Amino acid sequence: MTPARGVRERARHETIAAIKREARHQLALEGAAKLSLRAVARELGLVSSALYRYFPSRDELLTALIVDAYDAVGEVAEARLAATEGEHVSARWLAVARGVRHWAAAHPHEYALLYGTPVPGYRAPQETTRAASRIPLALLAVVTEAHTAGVLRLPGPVSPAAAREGEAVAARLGLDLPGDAMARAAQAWGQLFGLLSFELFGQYTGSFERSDAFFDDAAAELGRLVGLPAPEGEGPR
Amino acid sequence: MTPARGVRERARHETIAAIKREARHQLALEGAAKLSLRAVARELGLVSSALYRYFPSRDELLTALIVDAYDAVGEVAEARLAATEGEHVSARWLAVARGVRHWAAAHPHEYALLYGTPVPGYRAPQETTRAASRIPLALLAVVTEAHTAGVLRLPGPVSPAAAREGEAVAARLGLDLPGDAMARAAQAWGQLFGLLSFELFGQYTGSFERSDAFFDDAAAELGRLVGLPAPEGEGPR
DNA sequence: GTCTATAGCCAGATAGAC
DNA sequence: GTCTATCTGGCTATAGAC
Repeated sequence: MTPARGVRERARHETIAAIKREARHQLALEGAAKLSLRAVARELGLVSSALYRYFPSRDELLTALIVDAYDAVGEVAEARLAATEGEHVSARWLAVARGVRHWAAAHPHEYALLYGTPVPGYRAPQETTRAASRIPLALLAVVTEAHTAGVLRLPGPVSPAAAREGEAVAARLGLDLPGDAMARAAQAWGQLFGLLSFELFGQYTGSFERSDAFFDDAAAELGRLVGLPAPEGEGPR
Repeated sequence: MTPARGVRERARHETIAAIKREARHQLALEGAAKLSLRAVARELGLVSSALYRYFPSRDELLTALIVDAYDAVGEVAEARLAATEGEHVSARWLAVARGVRHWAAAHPHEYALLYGTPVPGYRAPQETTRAASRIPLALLAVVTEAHTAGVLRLPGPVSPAAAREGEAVAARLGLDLPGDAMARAAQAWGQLFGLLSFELFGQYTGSFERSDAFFDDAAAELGRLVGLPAPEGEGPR
């Protein structure tokens, strides 16, 4: 790679970064459904056709934003995991949950892009799934750790049909996790994001909005739902 | 009301119904953010300005769709309550949850309008809250019934801060429900819709999508989270 | 890599005829 | 209550000059 090439490559990546930055801004203003290359170009002082050198279509730009956002929140989750290595599994679970909520609160429009209404007419390409799976894999890492340590205890039986489906999913993911635990973990994953969506999308407006206590309490209880032991200092119940 | 007036009023209501029907169709095609009076008019064989006799703006049409959808799913929930009067509280809880899921699966775009990403630039007027509260009130009716019968037993303690917030909310709603139970019920409400959103918005694609067993199992466990007794036939645990 | 120009669309909202 | 006409703006995408 010649120096000249390196410079050009760098300039190109900086332009791409600027486009995505402005596109994220547009996301907040108009929403993903109305994301327009023209508006982005206008704000950047460019003409719309110039952007086609960087993104061949609006949908490709959207895909880049989605992958970036999944990676950003996934990195937060993984960082929380790394920062709590060796701690009690329940503490790790809560740390991941809080990390996701913290990111979501700071980036509500990107959260909506990932977990809100799908953009009509847009089909997420296969390449988004790797980034999307980082959060569930982080949560499953905690559950698997508890299972491997022999301390995973589901608070109640899972229906046989759901456990069977969980078994298939765990096998496909290559996880050493019983089907019932896998099913409960998937439920807890969806339920966790239900709390976030309600908070961010306004369903809790006027009642439990923006309450750390409310969320932490729910997230901790979800940890118990998936079979994690009670945190240290709390007796069994 | 003269007969002539009655006829005109009826024609007006039929036109309004046709507009809303077509608008719901547009919702499915383009999404709420792009709902356009022009497209609705075009499909109805009208010119766009004609619609302004019925809805003064795009947002008013959106509000009507939102209220209608909240009422539709609220009616389903209340019908499930009415149909299970006298049955075990856990069965009633599950019946309401299943009813909501059934409606959501049949009307995914209206579900998205209510529980998905808020429409950018649209502010829901106060009048939507009455209809929006029908679902949580139906769920709370089950929990309150159990509490009144003296059979409500939370599976674990709620954090004091969350319980305090729950107490305030219960007081505001005029419900005879302890703060900790109110908090758990609100959590379960959000968690229930988290399962639905994940299912409808595609997060479960490839794993637990469209699984009755998975949802029923989760919904039943949520009933236990809010303190409902185990269904008849199952022993205590 | 950015520009102008263009084709072919779309929208919300209002004025005024009938 | 519906129409035509209009204003004012928006969009994706491409062709071809520089």
